[in-house]
Order: sequence, then structure tokens, then C-alpha cells
Amino acid sequence: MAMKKTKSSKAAKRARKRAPVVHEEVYARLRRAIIEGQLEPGRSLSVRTLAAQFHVSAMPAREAIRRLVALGALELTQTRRISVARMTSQKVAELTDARVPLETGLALRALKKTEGKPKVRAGLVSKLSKIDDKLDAAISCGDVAAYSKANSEFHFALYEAAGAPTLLGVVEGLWLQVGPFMRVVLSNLGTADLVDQHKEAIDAISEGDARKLEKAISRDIAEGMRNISEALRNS
Amino acid sequence: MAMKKTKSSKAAKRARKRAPVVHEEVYARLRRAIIEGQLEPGRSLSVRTLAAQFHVSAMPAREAIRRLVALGALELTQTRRISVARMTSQKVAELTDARVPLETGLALRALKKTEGKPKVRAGLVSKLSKIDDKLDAAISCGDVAAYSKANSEFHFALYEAAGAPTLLGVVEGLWLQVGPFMRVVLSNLGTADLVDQHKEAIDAISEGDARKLEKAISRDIAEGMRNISEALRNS
DNA sequence: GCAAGGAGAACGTGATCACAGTTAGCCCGG
DNA sequence: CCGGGCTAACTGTGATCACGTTCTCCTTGC
Repeated sequence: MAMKKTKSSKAAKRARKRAPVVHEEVYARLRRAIIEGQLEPGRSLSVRTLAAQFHVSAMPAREAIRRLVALGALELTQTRRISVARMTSQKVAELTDARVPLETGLALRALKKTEGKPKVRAGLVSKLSKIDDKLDAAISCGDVAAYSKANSEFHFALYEAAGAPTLLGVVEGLWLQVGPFMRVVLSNLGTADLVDQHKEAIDAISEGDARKLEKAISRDIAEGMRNISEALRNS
Repeated sequence: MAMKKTKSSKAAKRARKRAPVVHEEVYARLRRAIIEGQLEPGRSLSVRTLAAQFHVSAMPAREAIRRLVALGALELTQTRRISVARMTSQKVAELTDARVPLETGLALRALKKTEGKPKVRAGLVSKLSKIDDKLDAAISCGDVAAYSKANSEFHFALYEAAGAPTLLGVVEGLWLQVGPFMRVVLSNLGTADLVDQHKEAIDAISEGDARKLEKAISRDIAEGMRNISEALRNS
């Protein structure tokens, strides 16, 4: 019983089993929840509460929170307490200015990657269409949560196709800051008057039309951010 | 002796003294060191070593490192060890694509903020000129470290004038990733054939010429990133 | 002489405790 | 019935230890 089977030596070097790293998973789950808008802005978090919810000890929860604070998704209040970051109209403007060039750039890279590879391009179009179907379904159902999830899935499926992990990381940071508001705005507006802006983007990819894609993405972003801005004014 | 004077009640509410928060200071110092290029890429760090260097315990060092890993300035190796992030030509390209629109945007915001306020504009120009003098001095001395520091000071003095904290945060994240390479490149090239690209930017601000400013900043960034790219090819 | 291997130091991570400050609930006086 | 103050629970932070892994250096066997 002294040695289980965890011994290293040379066996482990070949096995190369991934260490679980608890705090990574906590981070991943929490990040996903924030990007998909499952946590409303201003909601307070605590290390111990989060730890209990995820059935882990305090340490991994702390580290996940620290990372998200660093990325601007969570904030520390004046009294050093943790909460989901609040939005201001100023912040909306700044985030829009960042998102438009970065995300259109990512989309264009993705498009360029499929140039001269009709099969790859078709695969991307098919993948995006499939997500877009879920998105349409969510709209007609009025399911805000599903819409929010499908929307982020759509964008990141496109962006990941760009094969630009660094840029993707930056953009993820931006989504972490807008995510909580997407959901609030959607909850207020409902999905009723949501137009699906993604069809044009899919068409553009399928046609290989860079300008059209750029326009579609910028419009989608501008539209979404405008909604947030208006919702802020009304609150 | 039972109560020092740290008691809270209502006195503290008024006093509102800043808690020191050790890990914040560790983070700030480490971040500065990275942005100014004092840590070469690939250099290994460890929680306990960093803690010893800063004369703090392991906890604050851990949290500072965690934040910088989240921002992409530090990396975790496959064997879960910490090191300053390495650069790849792919990463250079992505970071350039992100820096150009974001930093020109920040510069233009700063310029716009001084519109119709000649005194504010003159103050900004004066501040930047002063930093630029240090930069020139560093070039003629061949002092790479001083150049690196003055360069980051120049850019962030300009960007801070934009009054856009969110965008500034994103850009800081980008600098955290390029910082280590600036220094390496400079060490290889020396300051001999460095042209001071900032004069044109200062002129543009002084003249209120947005297009010129945009051009000057993009050129400065493109030039710097091209140097990194070439240095990478040669290594 | 030199490569393989083993002992020990150092590493990241998770757990737990202490502490000072904050929050919130409850009681009691009016 | 209402409001203010005290207390008890909760909070982030820093410290410290344990554990399994990885690295480093030195020995040892060939």
C-alpha cells in the first residue's frame, strides 16, 4: 500500500498522462459561464462559495477568480470583495472599438485560410450553419440562454478557424467583459426582435467575399453593442 | 494593548486607508519589469524564488504569477513550470495585427481629447517631448535598458491621455507579450541604427493632424515588430 | 571515459489555518 | 412599529505544510 501506482520513473515519461489541475477546470467552467452570460453583472462571488459550488477546496477557486479578475471579467469592489464586472457606457464604447477590428480581422483570417480549399471552406460553412440553426431555434423558442450560448459558439467557431491563438485569446478577454451584458440585454429585449445577422456572414464565407464578411461581422458587433448601450441608458 | 488602533467601527469608514495588499505590489513590479523588457524570453521563474527576491511569502508571488499567466506574459511549460513567454513569428504577426488598430485608436482618442484645448494639448506635447529627450539620450548612450523604459513610457503616456482605461488594459496585455522581445532585439541590434519614430507623432499631435498621428504610430509599431520578426528569423 | 541511473533538491499545486476587515442579522430601546 | 447599534458569521489575504512530479547533479557500473 505504500506505493499505489503513481510512481514516475520512465513509465510516466511515456504515459504522459495529463494532470487534472483542478483550478484549470474551475477556470474553464467559470469562464464559459461568464462568456455565455450566465452570471449577471454585479453578482457577488466569494472564494469559499465558488469552491463549495464546484466541490473543490478554496485554493483552486481563488486561482480561477484571480485569473478572471486579471482579464477584467470580475472586479474587486472598494472593500475588496469580488463581483461580476459592471458595464458603463464608456466601457461599451471602448470594447466596441476593440472588438470591431480584432474580430473582423479574425474572421478575415479564417476566410483566407480556406482560400483554394473548397472542402475546408464547405466544412466551415456547414459547421457555422449548424450552429446558426440552433441559434434560430433559440430565437423562435424565446430561449435567451440557448441563444446566448449559440451566439458565442458561432463566433468562436469562426474565430478558431483563423488559427490565430494569440488574437483569439485577446478576443476571449473582450467577450469575458461583454458576456454578462449580452444576457441582461437579451433578457430585457427578449428574442422577439432579434435579427439573425449571421446568415450574411455565412454567405460571405461561402462566396469567399471578404468585404461582405467584414461588413457582416462589424454590423453584428455594432448591433449587439448598441443594444447594450441602449439598455444601459434605460437602467 | 488589546486594541492597537486598527479597529474599524466608523473611524475606519472615514479614514479609508488603502490596504497594502502585498500581491498587488508584486504584480505591479513584475509587470513593469516585463513590459520594460528586463526579463528575457524563456527565462524560468518559480514561485519560491520570486517570493524570496521580493521578500514576501509564496502566496503573493503565486497570485502575481497567476495573473501574468492569464495575460499571456508568462507561460506554463508542458511539465508545468513557469517561464517568460517565448515568441514565434506567428505570434509576432498576430500581435502586430492587434497592436496597430488598438494603439492607433488610443492615440487618436488622446488627440481628440485635446481638441479645442490648446493648453492641454501643449501639456501633452511637452510631456511627450520630455520623455522623447530621455529616449534620444538613451540612443546616443547606447543604453538599451533606458531606451526600452523610455519607449514604453512614451507610448503609455500618450495612451493614458486617451482616458480609455479598458482599451488601455487590453493594450497593456499586448505589451506584456512583446516586452521581453523588445529588449532582446535591442540588445542584438544595439541602439545605433534606431531611428526615433516618435518625433513625427509629437509633431502630429502638436498640429492636430490625426492622419499623420495614425501613420506615425502604425509605422512605429510596424517597425518595432518587423525588427522582432527579423531577429526571430536569425535565431 | 562516459552514458545510464539514482538520490536529493526544487517545483507547482492543493489543503488548511489565522487574522483583520466587512457585512448582515438580530435585539433592544424608543 | 420603527430605527440604531452590537455581535456573529463571512470575506479576501497571507502563511505554512504535504504531496507527487520534475529537474539536477553526482555517483556508479561498464
